[in-house]
Amino acid sequence: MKCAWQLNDLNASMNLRSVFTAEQQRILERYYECGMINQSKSCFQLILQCAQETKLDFSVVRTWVGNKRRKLASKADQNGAGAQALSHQHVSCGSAGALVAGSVLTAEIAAMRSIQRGPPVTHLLPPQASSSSSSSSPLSDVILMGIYANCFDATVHNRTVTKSLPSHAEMEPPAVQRKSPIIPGGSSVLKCSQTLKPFPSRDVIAPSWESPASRAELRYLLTINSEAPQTPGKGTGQDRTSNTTRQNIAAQEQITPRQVTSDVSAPWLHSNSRKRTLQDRTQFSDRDVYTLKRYWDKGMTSLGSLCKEKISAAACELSVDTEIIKTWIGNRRRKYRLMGIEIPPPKGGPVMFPNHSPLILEDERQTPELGEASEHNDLGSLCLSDDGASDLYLKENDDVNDESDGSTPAKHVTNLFIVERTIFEILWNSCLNMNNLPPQNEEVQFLENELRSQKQKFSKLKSFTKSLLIAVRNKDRKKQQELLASLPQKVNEDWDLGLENHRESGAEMPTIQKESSVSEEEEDMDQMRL
DNA sequence: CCATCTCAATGGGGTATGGC
DNA sequence: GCCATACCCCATTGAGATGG
Repeated sequence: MKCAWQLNDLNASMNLRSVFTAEQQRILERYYECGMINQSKSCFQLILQCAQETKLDFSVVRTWVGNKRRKLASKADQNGAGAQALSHQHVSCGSAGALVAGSVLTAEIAAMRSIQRGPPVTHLLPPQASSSSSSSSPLSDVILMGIYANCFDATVHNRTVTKSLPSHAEMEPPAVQRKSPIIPGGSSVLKCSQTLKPFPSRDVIAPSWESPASRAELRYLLTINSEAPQTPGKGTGQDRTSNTTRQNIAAQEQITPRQVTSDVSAPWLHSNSRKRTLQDRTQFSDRDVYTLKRYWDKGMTSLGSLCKEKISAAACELSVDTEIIKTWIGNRRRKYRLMGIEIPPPKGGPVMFPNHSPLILEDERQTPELGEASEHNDLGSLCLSDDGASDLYLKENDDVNDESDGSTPAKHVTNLFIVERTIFEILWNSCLNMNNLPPQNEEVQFLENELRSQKQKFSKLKSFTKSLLIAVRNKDRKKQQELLASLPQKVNEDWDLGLENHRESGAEMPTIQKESSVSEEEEDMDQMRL
């Protein structure tokens, strides 16, 4: 493989594209013809296998698939064939698959089905999975049966297993000996699933071991199998499954395979909908989101290679696929744009946290979302909480922000005010929430710790801001400099960074101005004190 | 029960960039 | 210059949550 970013990782920047060898191209084409025709989860396994075979990165293969689709679509448009080109892929694949289905369904699969599943039209899929009307093909049953059976058996599987995409070998049903690669021939389960589907796109149920959320559910299944029965209520935050999903799974737990009957008519053969199984959707816990936001604040704001390390680290920390992280970033970017908040520039290199455990919030440690509050963009991150109050507050302060240069001390003072007020809101909301929660679970402890930390930081910031305001009002530059020198470490760093950026841009060391806005802020401050 | 909202997931368009 | 790759942006879908 000729990947520039691999040859020169240090200089890795955007758009260092791969150049596929003829062999890689051939393999890619082959996989495309065999069903790797979209970027959805339904093709994850194929993409993964293709990536393994071509020794390319998963995302590279995935991107190639997307571009390939576009290329074919544009060609089809030019030929006036419309969507026939793409559908031809489907149909040809599907019809061929239908023709070979009988032969592909090998004796070993049939044997596995009969051994593991009993009646041929029953399966172990969760009811919600079959609700998509797409998961009920007998073939899917074979696949999923194997997965679930394997998972129930895999006592060593836990959260750590999911840190990377599990290879198909790991999840392989013992009864099936898949040959790799499966595309050129051989009787693999995957080939069955792909070739049998006339529309192997959105509506096709993916081999579920590829879905991160499915893996989360599998983890849960493992948990409830290996441990004493748990109430499927509020989780510890380790799982990415929603309560509802857990309940569904728990309910499914009680359903024997014979109780769920699949739809023999296989509606996915006709459906063109994009309906997915419930477990497709990743559910981030509060702690996961908190972690993601920390990475975001550290510059994980781009999907490109610049943030590759951070994305990988975040994926590793949360035990999800990097694609999930990328999707989260993409959606967050969109959210920022919709709200008119400037997206922080991406920062390369690995992310460094003083302490990786979100449960331990030390005094010196930067407050989540606040640590880089003096950076112009992190303000948005800070205020982009999911509650409307903070967002509203951000809008209210737009005017103030617009008046500032972006790197002047006045801007920083403004930011500090906003930070202060937001902290106050957080504290207030936390207090409100705390009063309603029994102090017995992990999340409450987490909130307590965070509250304590926020209180301390709030107190420090408050006194600092007050002193700084006085100095600004008195135009006491010496005092200002003293105060800036005594800034808390993290804030100080950001301050220096801001000044440094300012110097780099050729600007002179700014003096604090904007007294009018400052006095307005002081009034706000007074109001807040009241 | 229904309407509404949030957000993960997905595909497609536009385009910058690098290799040939 | 052309083409392939990579990235960003956007619209859309649909599951789940929530409120009336």
